Amino acid sequence: MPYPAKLTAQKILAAALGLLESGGPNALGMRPLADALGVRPSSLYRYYPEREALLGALEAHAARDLHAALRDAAGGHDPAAALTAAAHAYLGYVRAHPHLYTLLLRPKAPYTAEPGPGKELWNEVLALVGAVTGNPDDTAATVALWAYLHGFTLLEQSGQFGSSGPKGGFERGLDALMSGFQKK
Amino acid sequence: MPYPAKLTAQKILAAALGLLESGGPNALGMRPLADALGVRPSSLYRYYPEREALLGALEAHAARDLHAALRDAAGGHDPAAALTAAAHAYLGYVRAHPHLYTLLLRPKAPYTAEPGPGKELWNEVLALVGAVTGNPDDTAATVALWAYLHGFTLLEQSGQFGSSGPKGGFERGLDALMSGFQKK
DNA sequence: GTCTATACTCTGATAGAC
DNA sequence: GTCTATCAGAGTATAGAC
Repeated sequence: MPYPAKLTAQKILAAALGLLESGGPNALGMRPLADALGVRPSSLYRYYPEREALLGALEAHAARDLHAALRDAAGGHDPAAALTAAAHAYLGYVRAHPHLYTLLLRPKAPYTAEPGPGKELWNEVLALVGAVTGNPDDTAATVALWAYLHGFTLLEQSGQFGSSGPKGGFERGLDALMSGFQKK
Repeated sequence: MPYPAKLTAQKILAAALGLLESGGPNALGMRPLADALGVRPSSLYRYYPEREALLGALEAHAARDLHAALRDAAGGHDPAAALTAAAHAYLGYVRAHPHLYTLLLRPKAPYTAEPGPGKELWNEVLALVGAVTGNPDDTAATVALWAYLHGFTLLEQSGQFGSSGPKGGFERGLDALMSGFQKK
């Protein structure tokens, strides 16, 4: 009978994405996921040997997605405008997909040195920053910019700014970093 | 018989801190905590009605601790040097207490607008930044600096920099932000 | 008042029947 | 390939011993 199979790695991934985006990470359990697919929880383990594997697949999806968003935003502009546009696209992506983003940047074991799904994402930002600073492999400047974007989005999404909001803080810091990069 | 009582809110808090710092947030369960205190899990609920209350108390402790570290580092310097010293102290504190810091900045329900244990911490940074920019209530600049510090420490602790390390990225971004603040 | 005993519900995960 | 059955562990609640 099982042709085609009820389950597919992609079907599971799609259902998991739906649960994650709608109900947050707490709604993404193996049991709710199985219910959403009309299947028993243990059946999922044929495709993902543990919950972590599922999260890793979602993480890879998020990396590709964010990468595409940055690339699209930056395309066709001169270096400075491209970087600024990408920075705003980064902020917009996190606002649109807060749970996916949290998953992408969740704490990992340090010093693992494995490439990880975010490697191409990093290279994209590295190229954008390099075009502005004139150094094609400007790790320090890329780290600084990325840290700023990451921190701002996380502070915003965790409600640290309160009801008063960030009050132009994003532009203020972004301008400072950009001008610091250019004067080199 | 129970004079003095076996348990105290402070004893529980101290034991929880020990579990958190040694084994990470996953080791901080009500059962392991009870075991560490030689007590049954349900006994803890006389002092903290739920696990969240315990986490909140730890969060308040972390806020006071980090606040003190920044104040000590900044004391006795001129504005620019004080802010730089505080920024390095921030980085050092997170490296020393990664789990506590994660707890302090964990995502909260947005737009709650309640003061929260980090309020005095925020005011400290606001004052340090204000002394540099000349505007005593420079929310935008404070947001930018805080976002940078938060993002850098989180990226570092989540292993995103890999084995190559940040390569001077911290100083690079900090210098850019500082000079951006001063020229105002 | 303080702590113990017990139990209920939820989770991720595994073994083996069909 | 999916099922049933089951496990160990979590947080939490309540009743009662002392």
